[in-house]
Amino acid sequence: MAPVTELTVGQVAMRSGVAVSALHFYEARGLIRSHRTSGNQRRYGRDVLRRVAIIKVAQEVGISLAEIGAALASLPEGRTPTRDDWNLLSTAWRDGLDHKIAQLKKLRDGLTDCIGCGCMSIDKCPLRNKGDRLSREGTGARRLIAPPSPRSGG
Amino acid sequence: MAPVTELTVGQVAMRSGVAVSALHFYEARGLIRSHRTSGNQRRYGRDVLRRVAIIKVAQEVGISLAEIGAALASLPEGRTPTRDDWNLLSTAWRDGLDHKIAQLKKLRDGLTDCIGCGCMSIDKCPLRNKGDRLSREGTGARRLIAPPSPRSGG
DNA sequence: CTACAAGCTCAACTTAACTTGAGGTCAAGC
DNA sequence: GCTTGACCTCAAGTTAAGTTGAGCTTGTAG
Repeated sequence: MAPVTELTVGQVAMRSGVAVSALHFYEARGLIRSHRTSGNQRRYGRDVLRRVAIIKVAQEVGISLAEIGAALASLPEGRTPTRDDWNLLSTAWRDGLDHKIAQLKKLRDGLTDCIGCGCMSIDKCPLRNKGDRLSREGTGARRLIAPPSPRSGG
Repeated sequence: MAPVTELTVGQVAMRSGVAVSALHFYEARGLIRSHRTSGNQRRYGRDVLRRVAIIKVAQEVGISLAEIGAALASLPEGRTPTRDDWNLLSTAWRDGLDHKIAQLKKLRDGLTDCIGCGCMSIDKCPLRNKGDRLSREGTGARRLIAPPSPRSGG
């Protein structure tokens, strides 16, 4: 194996762990790029592996391809991204992650408190206040805990 | 407004903040139930609000409707769920949330370290070791930081 | 030169989670 | 008793993120 500089789509697939079809798909969406050989086959530079890795990682934390694409679009076109380039990304995403983590914690801690009470059904619950337009429906059931039902069959 | 005991689909939609079509959809998936009036219209008991609230909350943290449905299926059929019933759910989900939070933290802390280095492209990176089958591709580029490319055009 | 694995393109299918629309019924006001 | 808005069913459309398959071309090993 000569000192390879470029990778075929199959090689990228193998090394990155994503399917060839997914790579095609990412390319169509502009998340990665390639150039073509005279025979129209894709060839990738090494940084595609980095990009794909990032795509996967970001997806695992629930970032959509659209967002990932937007972020990756900030990387330089003509050269291999530098450490600083990548760090811009990671910093941006770390903020997002911090936010997500905070949300999850809030949810986790809120669940046990909230689920058993009546607050979920109304727009007062901290868990429910995320911009649901909602209601102002007038008076209605406010604390809806059903009367302690006499459970007939367990 | 008489002491309402049952809700129409429109009322549930308004109070829960989800669309009527979504309620129909949830019902088709078995996540909520209703009975029908003589005129074939849906009527909901109060606990549907609780259920819908839970569905939304769970979705926000990335639990699929299928999973939510499975969890909700553990609630009693014939009676209004008790606090204990709900607590079983919340406990189960709290475990899931704890896991998710841990994952996110790992990712967050790993991002800055990993993104700038070469490890992502290989199966050694902690971020990439999540059961990607992958590679053993033989020798290849192991630390792929491209040579400091002479950047031609900004 | 000839296989045959890898690639290529393009279209269609898949799953999740809904929304939108068509065509028809129910309920409440006047 | 008619009009209007809320409902009903069922089918098809939508977005995300890919996968699968058909039909055709490349490239490499023998």
